[in-house]
Amino acid sequence: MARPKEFDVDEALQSALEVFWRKGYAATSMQDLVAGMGIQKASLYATFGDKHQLYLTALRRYQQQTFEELTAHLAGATSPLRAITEFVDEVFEHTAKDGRRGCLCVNANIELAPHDGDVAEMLRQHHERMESLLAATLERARSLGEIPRKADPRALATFLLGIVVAINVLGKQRASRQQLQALRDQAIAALSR
Amino acid sequence: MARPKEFDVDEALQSALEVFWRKGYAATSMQDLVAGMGIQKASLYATFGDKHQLYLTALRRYQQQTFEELTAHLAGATSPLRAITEFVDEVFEHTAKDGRRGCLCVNANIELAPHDGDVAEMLRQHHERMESLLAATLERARSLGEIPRKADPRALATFLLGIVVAINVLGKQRASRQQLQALRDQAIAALSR
DNA sequence: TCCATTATTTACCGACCGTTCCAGAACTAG
DNA sequence: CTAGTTCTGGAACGGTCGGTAAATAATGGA
Repeated sequence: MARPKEFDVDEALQSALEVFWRKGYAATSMQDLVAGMGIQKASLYATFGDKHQLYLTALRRYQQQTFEELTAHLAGATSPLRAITEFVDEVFEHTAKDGRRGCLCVNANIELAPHDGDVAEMLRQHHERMESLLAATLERARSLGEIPRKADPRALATFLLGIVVAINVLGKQRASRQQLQALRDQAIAALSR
Repeated sequence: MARPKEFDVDEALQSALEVFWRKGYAATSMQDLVAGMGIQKASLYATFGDKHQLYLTALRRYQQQTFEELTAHLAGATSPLRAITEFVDEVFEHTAKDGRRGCLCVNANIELAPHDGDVAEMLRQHHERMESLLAATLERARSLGEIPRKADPRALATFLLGIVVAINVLGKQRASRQQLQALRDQAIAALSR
């Protein structure tokens, strides 16, 4: 019915996501995006709307990806506790190796949430979903006797995510491995009491 | 020997600090600064150099202030443990009340540290000093028998600062009081383990 | 084949960016 | 008072910002 796009919309969006991830929102110019996405400016505007809309779309994509990843890892795990430990460890190892990019949600949280209601709302919802997933998994761990009966799954989930956030922040100043490990260790330790 | 400045340099710097704190680095224009500081552009450049230098100066000031505050609170406290608990509680309460501004260091960490060596270095040093101060206070608490003998002051200090960071980040998305409290509670709980 | 539709290209827009310059005002030392 | 110095106010700089308009190219359906 008409001329088809010459670029892959999904690929372009992924590229935009990575540019925003690396440089932040305000510091990313449309030129940066155009260069990173490998398309023309007008195509960008026609396909994704303006800078802000594109950012929201990219952020949404990131949230879907991370939520699906975590779900895949936790849902149906034989040992919920081990799955959670592995999750924390993976964040730790990944950040210790190179944490400069951090987590796009944490970045958005700092840079945009206070002044951008759309972003703030998206971040709150995503955080809620991640926390609920962790809490449900901890609940499972508790019923299997992997963590103490008196443990509070919800509070523990909040705490674990908090540690993950802290690791992501400190990774950005290239904190020492010991520092990151101290955070990881406290997270793990909290699971057994 | 010549015409004196018509504005208070310290006041102007404090105003600049608050503008950067509220809006971030990239999203703050020189016009924003000029308006917030109540001085002319040329005066700004003559006194503080360019935008980046001004930011570094403001950040340095913030770090000095926060370090001095914490020192005043912890040094010579009769009960080191209670002083530390109060510190965490104050961060918690302050953030729960209105956490939109967050902590300038955390903000700088996310927005600038990965791409700005000067900022990254300042942040690492400041973090080190804060952590050492906490560790020394925890050491004192341990020798007073306020925390278990087997506690590791350094790791605990890293952990406490990590929780403070997490509280500051989550505060920016207007997280619920319960969520912030879960973080606070885990921090306090870790002290008696 | 030709039309309707959509994508791409190119050029351009006014606004604002960080920064500099300069004329003149305000001060002090002599 | 004068000379010398520094600060102030404001205009102006070139460059880049986010965003758009118009012309051209490519497609599928009739």
